[in-house]
Amino acid sequence: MARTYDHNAIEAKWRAWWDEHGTYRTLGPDDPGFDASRPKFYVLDMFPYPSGKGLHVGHPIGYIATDVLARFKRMRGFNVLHPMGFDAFGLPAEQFAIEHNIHPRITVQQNIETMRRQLRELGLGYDWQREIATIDPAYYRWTQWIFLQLYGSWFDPSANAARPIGDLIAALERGEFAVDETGGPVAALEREELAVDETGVPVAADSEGGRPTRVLRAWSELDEDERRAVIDGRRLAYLAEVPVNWCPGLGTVLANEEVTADGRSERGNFPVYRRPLEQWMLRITAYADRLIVDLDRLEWPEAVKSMQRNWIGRSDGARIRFKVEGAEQVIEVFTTRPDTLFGATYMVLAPEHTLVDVVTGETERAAVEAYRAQTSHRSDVDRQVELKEKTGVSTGGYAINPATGGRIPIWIADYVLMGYGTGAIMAVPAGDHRDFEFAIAFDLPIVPVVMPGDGWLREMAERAGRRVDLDDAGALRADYLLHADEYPEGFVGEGTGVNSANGQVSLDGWPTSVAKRRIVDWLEERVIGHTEVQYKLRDWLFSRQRYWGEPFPILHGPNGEIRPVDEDDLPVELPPMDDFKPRSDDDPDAKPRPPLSRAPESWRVVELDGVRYERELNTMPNWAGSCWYYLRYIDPENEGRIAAPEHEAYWMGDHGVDLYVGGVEHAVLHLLYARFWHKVLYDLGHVSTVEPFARLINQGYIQAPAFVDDRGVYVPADEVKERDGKHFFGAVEVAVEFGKMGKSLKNMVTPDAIVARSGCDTLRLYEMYMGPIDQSKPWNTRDIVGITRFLARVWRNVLDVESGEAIVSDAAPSAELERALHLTIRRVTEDYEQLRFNTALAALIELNNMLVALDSPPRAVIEPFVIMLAPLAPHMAEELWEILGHPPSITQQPWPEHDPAKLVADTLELVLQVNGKVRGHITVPANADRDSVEAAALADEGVRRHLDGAPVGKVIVVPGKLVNIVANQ
RNA sequence: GCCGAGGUGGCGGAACUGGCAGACGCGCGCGACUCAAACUCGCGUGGGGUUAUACCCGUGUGGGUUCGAGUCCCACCCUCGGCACCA
Repeated sequence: MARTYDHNAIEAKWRAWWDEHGTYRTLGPDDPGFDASRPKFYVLDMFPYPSGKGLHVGHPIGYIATDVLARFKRMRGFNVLHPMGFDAFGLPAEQFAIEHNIHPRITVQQNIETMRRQLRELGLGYDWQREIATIDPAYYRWTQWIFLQLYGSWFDPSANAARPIGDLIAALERGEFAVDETGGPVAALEREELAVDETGVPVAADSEGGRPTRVLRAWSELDEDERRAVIDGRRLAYLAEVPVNWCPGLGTVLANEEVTADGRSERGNFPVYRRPLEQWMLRITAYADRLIVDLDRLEWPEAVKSMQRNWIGRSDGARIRFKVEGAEQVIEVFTTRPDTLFGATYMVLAPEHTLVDVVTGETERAAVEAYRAQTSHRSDVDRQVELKEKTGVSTGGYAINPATGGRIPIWIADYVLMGYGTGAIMAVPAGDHRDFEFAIAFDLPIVPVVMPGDGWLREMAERAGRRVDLDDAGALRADYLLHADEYPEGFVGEGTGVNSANGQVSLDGWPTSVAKRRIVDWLEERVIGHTEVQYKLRDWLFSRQRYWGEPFPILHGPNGEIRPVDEDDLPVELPPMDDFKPRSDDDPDAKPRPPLSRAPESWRVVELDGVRYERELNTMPNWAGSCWYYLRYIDPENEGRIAAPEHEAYWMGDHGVDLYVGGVEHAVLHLLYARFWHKVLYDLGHVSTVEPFARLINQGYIQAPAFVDDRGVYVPADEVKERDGKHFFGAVEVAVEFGKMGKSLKNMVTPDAIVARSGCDTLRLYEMYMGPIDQSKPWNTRDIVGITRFLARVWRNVLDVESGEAIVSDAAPSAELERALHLTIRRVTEDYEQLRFNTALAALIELNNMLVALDSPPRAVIEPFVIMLAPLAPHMAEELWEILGHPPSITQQPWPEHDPAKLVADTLELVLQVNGKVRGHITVPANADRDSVEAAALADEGVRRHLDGAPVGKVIVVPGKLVNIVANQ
């Protein structure tokens, strides 16, 4: 019976078989049949959000890669956890529902079903019994539970970790330790009383010498509301009125991470406005340091690590206090270059700074008010356009430079941002480009205080005819230091201090690193400054005025008190509502109106202990569910906790998920948030690893040609015809561009179409063959035929298409073929291990090409070949395995091992070089010694011709590789 | 401007710790099969040069180290991605 390679029938057959036999079921530690002796491998895909109608061929490239690896690892004897689920809450899913005017509950279900079907048709071997969806109440019950953990904890800086909030309360009540102005507890203080300042922040009692005075009150003097304010101000989840990103177009506020650089929403591209609103915040800033430091232990792409470092934005510097002339107040600044303090010739306050009114003089008041009004109405976009031109006005006030004692003018300018540092700077025009531009624009003095490096300084000093010498401490002596006029534009980098001495401290001649230490020591002695670390990272804005998200497990009492929902009452289910749409608005001053405010009163109002509570009406952002989903796969049906500890410990092991594959677009969103939550859970003892994802790979984008007409509008790529090298859409000639495949460029190719025509194994192989997994590469449907031909040759190598019978022989393979097999096993194994699927497949193609020449390929080669092909082409491999006479399934077959003894050949071909250029080849016995190899090389005709009688100098013999003869000229 | 990744045939891409540049695939050329085409199979395919050898050039550019450089070092150019008045 004729038996051609019918991919559709074969793929359908094996998918059904796998389903029926539970081939991809993953057993956990307490399942019967679980083999605890095997090592674990947890390989995870970033789960998709079911927002659209389906996938294009760019989406599954990461899924295929992890699937190949999962199959490979399974055959290598690992217990493999390779799950899939759906990130179904949040803006993407909700926007899709709004656009189609169907309830998200319905569209999400439809989209999940479509995607599940598409994923199945790609032959992806997930354990669907572990599938999760973030919208499932049994799932988001635990999302809410984690929120309660955050609410119920505070960050203890002395432990550098989160602890239950009860610990803090107890300690405060016992008076065991105080809390400083940043919220951190300080060691028990004997003399100083525990007290709280006017903003409710507990502080240590004032010390002598210049620290700003505070109103101090003891903990015991506080009433209940005040105490609650203090405690709530320390929680990892807290309510605060802060300037937020309000997006009326989406009807919600957004996290910083969700706003683009030009001040628009990442979703939908609506304008975003800054305005103060009371919102739930998560104290991710407490973890800024650990989030940076622990990056070093992760095997992640450098790009992602540097994006996270950049986003967290650690700066080491100093805080310095400047006295304001004629006023009580001081201006505090943060600087990374305290060593340039002597060059601070003016100060700048952000226009919103609270001290602007204090320092502004009567004559300047009108101008200052006008400037403040002007900047407050300017959007971020406008400010960016004017980036290059510095603007600002003088306040008329003066401050005292603590190092020089000089009077320096105070200005306001919008190049100083209220949101970073203290909202005020000391301006050193000679040491900072921005200050320099500002000083030039407003004719402010420029005093150079740093010169480029020792070497430069010596050179200039010598040219000026001055003596150059080092003193005992290695500092250049002051008597030959250069004058400002020799380097009038200043110097921004690190170098050597100049013009920086006041009789008490001198930075002159010191390199920047030392100068920083010296000046900070001096400042600290006088209590006018100290070292400080600043971060760009802000706390995470966690409320959304949207319907389609997890409700907060929070109740608000009649007097504004907050009451967390009892753990046993979770989940707080999202109430069914037909009118789920957000109230969007064009008016930036419109009020947010959360859809849950229209929920029935029976949901909104809860009576407990005779008190009437209102539920929190905001919902969580879409990142909430994805912050911990990798933990739920481990034990998805556990009703008592997020995962049983023994399951969690087994699958997370000592470093977490072994491999995580997904798009680079989550570099500072999901990946940062998930690390933060994980660390909180770690601190509280709920997980056993410090980091969630040990290794990360970002799959590259698939690019495809896109076509634009002369109006600049993209036309559907699949309707464009090519004639004579030109492209036409109908009768219109269109231009070709190359870009990321997707809806916006109208250049999508769907996997369904490729699967129907060529088969899913072919698609899998092609996507893996295109190039390295982490590289973006162009899609080219035309190239698929190469894979089709390969699989057809494999098929014909195993069986006779006419009879349908296997044609393999039981004879031993030739020595050459056997050697090729073992080389291939080694290459393929290493390549799979390193996720180099393109070169693994190239090796398989090479071996197969050798087999094509044989009438009846040996079983001893074919069988390991089919096993090695199985991770890439599981359906065909199953079919061939059956034809070869084995019962299914090939997925459980042990992986072949290469035999190093079989790799050794009897003879070796060596390259002959003369002066490094290839001039011939010789074949020598593998065990030939150096002398005989050298003699054979010198006897070679090509070598002799090129030596041309010249005397032989050195002869380099690289064993097994080459002989290079160096001729003396 | 700063940070990160990367520049190799007509195209996608190979090349272990420095050791025959271009594996494998597409495309292309020639041939076989065919009435013909497609499929399939065989041979060839970096550029120059030669009937064919020989030989010369060649991994973004310019230097350097080395017996030998795509690979290491220095300087620069370009592309892609991220950040961007962060003090």
